[in-house]
Amino acid sequence: MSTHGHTETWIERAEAVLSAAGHKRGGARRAVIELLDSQSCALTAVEIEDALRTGERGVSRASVYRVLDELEALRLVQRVETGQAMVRYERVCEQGGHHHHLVCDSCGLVMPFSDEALERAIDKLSERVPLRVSEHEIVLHGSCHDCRDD
Amino acid sequence: MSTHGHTETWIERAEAVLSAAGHKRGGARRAVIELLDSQSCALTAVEIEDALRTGERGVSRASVYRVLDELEALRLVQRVETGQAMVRYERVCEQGGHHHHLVCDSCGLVMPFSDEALERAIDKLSERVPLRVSEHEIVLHGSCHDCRDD
DNA sequence: AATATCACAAGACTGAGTCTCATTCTTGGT
DNA sequence: ACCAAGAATGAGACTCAGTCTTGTGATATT
Ligand SMILES: [Zn+2]
Ligand SMILES: [Zn+2]
Ligand SMILES: [Zn+2]
Ligand SMILES: [Zn+2]
Repeated sequence: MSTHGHTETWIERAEAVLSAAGHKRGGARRAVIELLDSQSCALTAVEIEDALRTGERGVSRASVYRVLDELEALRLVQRVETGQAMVRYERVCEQGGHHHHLVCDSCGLVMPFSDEALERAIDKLSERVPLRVSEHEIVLHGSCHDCRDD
Repeated sequence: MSTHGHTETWIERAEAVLSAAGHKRGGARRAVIELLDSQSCALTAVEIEDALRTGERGVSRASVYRVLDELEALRLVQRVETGQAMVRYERVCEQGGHHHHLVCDSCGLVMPFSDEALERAIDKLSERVPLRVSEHEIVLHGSCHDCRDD
């Protein structure tokens, strides 16, 4: 009944990485992790706080930010800078989940997209540049279908 | 002695665009424009406010933000989201000045770079995507040469 | 010069994000 | 099962980049 990791979920990987990093368990972190796992794209810290307060397990603001920082440091979640007021966070999936974002500057809509040529360009570029590139997150701005006309 | 625009500086273009958009002149806007023109890469609003206060012409905080918003709306300046606390702004040059940014997450260093393959990938991509793409600004994160080792 | 309108300064205000510290929970050892 | 060390958490004060308001000064047009 055991596996060798190929079917490991993000939650399982997160728990394992946290444990290996010396963290104990806790209800607040668990609640944040479960919420992030249920989302396919990015949430703001305030959205997370509100969703959790409304839901089963409320989590204080300090804990939301602390947990997000811990998860980011362990590369389990990634910041998404949409240029809107608040930073967004989403889980980092190893198999296939990698994507970037389109942001409508009129209505604030955030959409994921992925592009193989773009990934190749970034990979090549990363080798020639005076920086050891860790993560990359591309955000393209424009007007969505509903907001055409300025 | 007159030209047909090929040697138009960014300041000249900014004044022309502002005038065409119905703006009157003013000392605060002029001071912000001159400071931005003297920089080749991005500044934060607070850096702009401080530089102007120290320099010849102080400009109030409200004016700095208002002018930056006006210039951004007219595509004369561009936001740069470095993922640091503050948003940065830089002038948009038409001939050759186009570049993106590398950010060292350890020390905060911001470096410009440009890459032709990346530009091509983004141009192609922009056609297939459910968004009319206006501007693009890529930020790659990592560790700079002085900060290698985590 | 008078008028209308925009540009500006000063500062109060907002709210996302940070920090502190007392309390509660985990966990490994007894 | 019990205990102690140390991690996790909650509550709220605090910071400060960015916004908003309002009264004053500059500009262009007639
Ligand atoms: Zn996403
Ligand atoms: Zn839209
Ligand atoms: Zn730049
Ligand atoms: Zn560095």
